[in-house]
Amino acid sequence: MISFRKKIFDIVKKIPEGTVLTYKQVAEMAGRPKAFRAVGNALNKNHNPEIPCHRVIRSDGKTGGYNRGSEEKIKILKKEGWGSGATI
DNA sequence: CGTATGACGTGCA
DNA sequence: GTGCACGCCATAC
Repeated sequence: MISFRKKIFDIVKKIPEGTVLTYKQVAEMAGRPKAFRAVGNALNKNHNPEIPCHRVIRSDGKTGGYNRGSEEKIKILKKEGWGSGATI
């Protein structure tokens, strides 16, 4: 991992279906628990369909944003099981 | 190189 | 319980 950004992509790509992590969790996995802001930045600039950024949500339980639209993000998460009682 | 921005998080009123 | 303001890091220009 050269750039912090690449690390974020790798972590998000490894997120299994039905599992949703918060920006804070991803930042912690990346080694910078205080860089949760940079995490969202990386995902925001990310336009790769290989990155399931929809599995990354806020610590408040809100979805935050999504390249394709927040509504799609919520729709996918609900489809994967998020909001079915497991929530975050 | 320096400044500005951003899909956030936490603390306090 | 809700709302406002501040602080943090990385990337882009």
